Amino acid sequence: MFLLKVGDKLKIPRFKKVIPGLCCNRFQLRDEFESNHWYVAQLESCIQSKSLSQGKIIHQHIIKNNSNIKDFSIILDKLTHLYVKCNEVQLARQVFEKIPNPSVVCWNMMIRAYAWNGPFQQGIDLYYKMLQLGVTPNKFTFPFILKACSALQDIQVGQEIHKHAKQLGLEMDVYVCTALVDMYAKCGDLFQAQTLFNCMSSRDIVAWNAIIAGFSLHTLHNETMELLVQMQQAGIVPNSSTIVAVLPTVGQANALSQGKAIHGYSLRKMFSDSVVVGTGLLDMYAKCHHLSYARKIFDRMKQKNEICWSAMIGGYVACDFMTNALALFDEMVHVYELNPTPVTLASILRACAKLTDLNKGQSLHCYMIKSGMDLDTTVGNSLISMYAKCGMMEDAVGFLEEMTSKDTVSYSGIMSGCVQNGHAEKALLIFRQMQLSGFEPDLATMMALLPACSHLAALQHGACCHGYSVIRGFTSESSICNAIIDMYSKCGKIHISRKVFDRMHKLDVVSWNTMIIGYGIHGQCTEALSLFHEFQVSGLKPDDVTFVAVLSACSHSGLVKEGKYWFNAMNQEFSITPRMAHYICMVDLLARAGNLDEAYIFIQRMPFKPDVRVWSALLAACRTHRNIEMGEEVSKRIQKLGPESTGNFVLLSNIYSSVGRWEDAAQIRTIQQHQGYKKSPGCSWVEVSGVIHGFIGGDQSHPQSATINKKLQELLVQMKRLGYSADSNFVLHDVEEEEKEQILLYHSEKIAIAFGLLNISPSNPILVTKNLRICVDCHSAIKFMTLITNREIIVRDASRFHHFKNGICNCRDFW
DNA sequence: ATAGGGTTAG
Repeated sequence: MFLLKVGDKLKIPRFKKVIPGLCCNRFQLRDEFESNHWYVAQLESCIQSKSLSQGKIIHQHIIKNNSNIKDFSIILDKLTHLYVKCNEVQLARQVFEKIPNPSVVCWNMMIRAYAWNGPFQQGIDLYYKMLQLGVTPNKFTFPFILKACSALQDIQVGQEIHKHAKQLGLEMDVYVCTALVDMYAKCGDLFQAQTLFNCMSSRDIVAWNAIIAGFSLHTLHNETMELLVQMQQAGIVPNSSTIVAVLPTVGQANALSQGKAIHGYSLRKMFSDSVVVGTGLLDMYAKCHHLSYARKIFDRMKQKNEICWSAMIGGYVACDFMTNALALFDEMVHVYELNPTPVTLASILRACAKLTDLNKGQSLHCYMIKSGMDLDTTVGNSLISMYAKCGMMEDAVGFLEEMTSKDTVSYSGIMSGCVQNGHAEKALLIFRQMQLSGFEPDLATMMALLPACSHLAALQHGACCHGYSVIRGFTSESSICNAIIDMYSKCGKIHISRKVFDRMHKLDVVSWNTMIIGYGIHGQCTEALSLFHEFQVSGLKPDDVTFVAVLSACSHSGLVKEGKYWFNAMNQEFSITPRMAHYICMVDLLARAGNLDEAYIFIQRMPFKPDVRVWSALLAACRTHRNIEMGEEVSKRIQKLGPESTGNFVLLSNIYSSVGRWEDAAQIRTIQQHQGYKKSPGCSWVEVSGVIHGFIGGDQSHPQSATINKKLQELLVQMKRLGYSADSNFVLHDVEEEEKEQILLYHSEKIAIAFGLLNISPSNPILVTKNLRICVDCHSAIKFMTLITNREIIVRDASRFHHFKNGICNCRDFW
């Protein structure tokens, strides 16, 4: 017959426990019929009491005794039933395979086993095998097989099975129809689900719960609540399953008062003692950012399982209460000695990522390996993101390569990590790798690719992502549209950003912020402020980022009065406490406009200790306004705090050279080198036909270098004719004018522009991106270049866009 | 009932 993987030894006397009074030696003498009968009785008893080990012993006995058994079907049928009942699906299947002609009941049983515990595809395969063998499904078959379809989100198979049910006249059976509603709802065809639901002659609570759960699952909050009302109007009283189905969408919609009402209802109906309802309520409060309520529910729960612990931990992580999350995790593991589930681990890894706590993250990685959870895709993806956020890209990539169950999210985690760590170009390479491995790009992929395009100002790649997102239907998501808006804005196409923005179905805070920021960096302060006004009447609330956007827009355009007004208003009218970022904006705003003393006083009056970036903003303005005394003073303060970036050395050095104090300038550079800070080289790049060409200062390595040089020399002659003279303030060495002119001519942005002039069709503007701020000489040179070539040149530097046209820049030389 | 990636600013 077949092999059985059982450890139990055959202990005949134990049979006595099953049917007391039955003697073994008498049993051995039984004839065929009686022995069959006896096995069946024994197995039925095991099924009832769910006794797996007893069943296995009987199973062994059957194998041993098989010469005495003629009709196996009924015995194997019972045995299958027993294994299914004891969740031993594989064993059940092995036995099932031996049944010569399984009855439809037996087929149903086996399909049900797969539909409940997976693998779901096996259930579907089994269904088709059953049809092939000529067995007709009955009304019990459909609910099971349809459940497998929903689990797999396989609407095509679901539709086919729907047809079968129709052919058999079972479509309108309450159970079958409810199962169809459930399947269509879970697979996303809510229209079909509702159509069927409306056709039902009598809708019981299960049918109502199915349609409600479907709408809730697809985060259609209003529709879900509307159905809940209709259900009650139809005289059906919501039960705990209804509540459990509704709660997630309430949380998602932040509908706190509705959530509270449901909480009250659950209390009156005594539902809230159930772990499942309790967890649902807890999660709802956490999603509404009411952690204290969530915690109260958690603390009062009589019986807790891993799921409620995970929900509470996840709530803390989502609301940025990492310390509480970590403390609760420790308590769960060490005090209550519960084993973390993959869900717990994913949440706690996210906490480590947010805290950039590499140590803790690494120890969790060890735990993952020991427990085998490193094989779980979700946990693995969280680990990748943790490593990426901690700047450990090699570890992240290393893990990805070892991963056996990687998916598109794994790749997008790596790609986002590349962008976050300043290697956007690597993200594109990883994307290629992913495609070569046979993964189809999805929404997650686009969410990683678009920011990479934004960083690189890779318009053609970005536009390609946009098109793909439209075709695949991703643009129904606000998050994708926000990423697209940002991409166009960073690629110099602010008007396209606005078009996308105007066509969006549902704007969120990020959409408004992204658009306002876009106008800000393009120097379109009027548009930024008028959009900000629209935002305020839109019904959504501006957040802290909105004010960073508004203040920096004011700063870029020198609107000191407006900036001051909004800085005060954010505190008083919007109850948003200014953070460091807001103070940086204000210092920048005041100092850039020339109010250096006011900026200095403003810093001293800050309610917390200013960081390096605050002082750097002031130092940058000291450079622009050539205030050496303050520059030196500010420099000293920065030195005390630790310069953090080379930019500050460069600024001070430039302040000295701008007034001809070459020795001082040189000395600063020497200190910089002694302290081990290398100046990050200026780098500019330009996209031509989807290929990004990068240049560093003095770069001669490009294949077209000779032509580029020729173009630059040509331009220099023409520029000088129009009155250009090299602004050598920032050339370090005290060298001859002509030599300075040549050094300046090979600044990376000029090389990139020359390359663009040679390779980009005259009807298109040239967009050059630079990693640092644009230099003063380049800024004036480019104005001349637009006059000579009659071309539009756009430069995106580290802080904003410069639109050069007809000899002027829209920043009005104020940056 | 709980979970992965991702959009804005500094």
